[in-house]
Amino acid sequence: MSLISSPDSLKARLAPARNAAMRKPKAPEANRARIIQAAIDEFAARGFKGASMDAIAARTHTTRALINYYFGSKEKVYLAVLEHVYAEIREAERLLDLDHLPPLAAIRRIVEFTFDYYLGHEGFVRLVVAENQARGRHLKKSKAMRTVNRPVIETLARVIVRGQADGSFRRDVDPVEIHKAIAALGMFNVTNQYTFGAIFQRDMGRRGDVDRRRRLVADMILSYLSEAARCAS
Amino acid sequence: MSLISSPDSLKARLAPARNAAMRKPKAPEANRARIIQAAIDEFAARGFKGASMDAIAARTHTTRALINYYFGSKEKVYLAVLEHVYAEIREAERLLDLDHLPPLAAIRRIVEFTFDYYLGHEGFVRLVVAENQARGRHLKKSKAMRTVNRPVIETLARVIVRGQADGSFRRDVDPVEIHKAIAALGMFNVTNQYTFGAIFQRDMGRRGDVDRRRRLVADMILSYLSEAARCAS
DNA sequence: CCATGAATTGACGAGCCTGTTAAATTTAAC
DNA sequence: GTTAAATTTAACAGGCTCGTCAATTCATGG
Repeated sequence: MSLISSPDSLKARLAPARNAAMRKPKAPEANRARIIQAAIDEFAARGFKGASMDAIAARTHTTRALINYYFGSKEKVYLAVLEHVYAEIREAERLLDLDHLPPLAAIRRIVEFTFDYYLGHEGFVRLVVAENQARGRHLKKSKAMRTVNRPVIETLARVIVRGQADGSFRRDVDPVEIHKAIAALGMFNVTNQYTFGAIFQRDMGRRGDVDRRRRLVADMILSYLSEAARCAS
Repeated sequence: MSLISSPDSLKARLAPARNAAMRKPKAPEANRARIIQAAIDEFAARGFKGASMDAIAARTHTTRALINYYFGSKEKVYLAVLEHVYAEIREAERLLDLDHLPPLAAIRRIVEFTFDYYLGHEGFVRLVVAENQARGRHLKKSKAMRTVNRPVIETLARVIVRGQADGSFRRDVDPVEIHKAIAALGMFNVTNQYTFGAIFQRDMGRRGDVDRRRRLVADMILSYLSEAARCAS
């Protein structure tokens, strides 16, 4: 209470974090990680409103109250999940190492990586879709988002500039628009597989079809980028 | 009661529909239509689980009980909505009249129509997305869906064959895959505008950008279709 | 003018879900 | 040991949603 309580402020100054850090209680971090993982599955499967805190708790053998103790509310959990999955894909993209590839090969690699990442991380895709259905209401609250996805565009832009310099690519290309096209063609495969499958009787998950489609998407992006440049050479 | 009650059966034979039609009780048909419209908005805005029957009722100045009297359950309403919006886009596509256009122009017209339809019918797009998030659970129950969307592919296939015949288009093109690409590029613009806008600071609804993007999408599809055919000519 | 049956309403019960709170249990530090 | 903080549990309260059902309007045919 006293503002000049010396022992209190002394301890605080000498070891402000030590007290909290050295107390290794039970399993705070491990639990936290498991909760995030369970929440990814639950939110991806049922969307924000459809997801149940009790269901998340059940997947981790804990209780709803504990999750609230850690995160504060359902919405906070959801935000943590969003930041987690975006950080994951950013990290995966960082490892691509494209600068030593010729422009055409580099673009093909980006496209195929994106295509496969979406295919292998349906949870991530479903979260993005759910967030868009909510009109980005939650995402807006996270400042981390903006910086996280910057590098993707910069990498892509570097490749395009190289391609324009050596005559492989056309002029007047906006990297953001190309990224948008790559994401669109890759995501649609995952996001719309159910209605598409039901309407056109195609199981979009069949192995051979996936390979063909991956190639088609890359070809399409490249044929646009190369247009006018190709015939002139 | 009596199975041979002559007045009853006579009436029924002479004017079986008239009785029901002339009975203008309160507002059965008009109400039904308004309920569907309100349900489209509500389901599109909040998804299946998020939508509230009371909210739909409020939009039509009726009650939840009445909606159940008409449709039976929330799921039945949702199904009626799905069939309604799919029938609408099918009808709009039917009016395109492409067979008199040269192949290149016809494709461009298809792409731009689709692009604009999605843009102008965000409700439809959001319903498709919601249904996919539900893994097509409801759509599977509707047999009408399969036949409704057949014509789109057939029209597209005819244009492609014409283009191949006159040397404008490449060989080995699968119409379903092309339709998928067109839908993907057009839909992404609507479906992912919120996350994309939040991450890359682009308002995807701005007028000039929309025009540019519409052209880009058409160019991209056409550059793929024309590849190898173009330089050879 | 009345009886009939469709259209419409208000109220009810059951279920699920969330966030909180107070009590119980662990754990590290002293 | 004792103690106090950190964790965990169990139970509660409030809200929202859905489908149903009996009761009430109302146009129409007799």
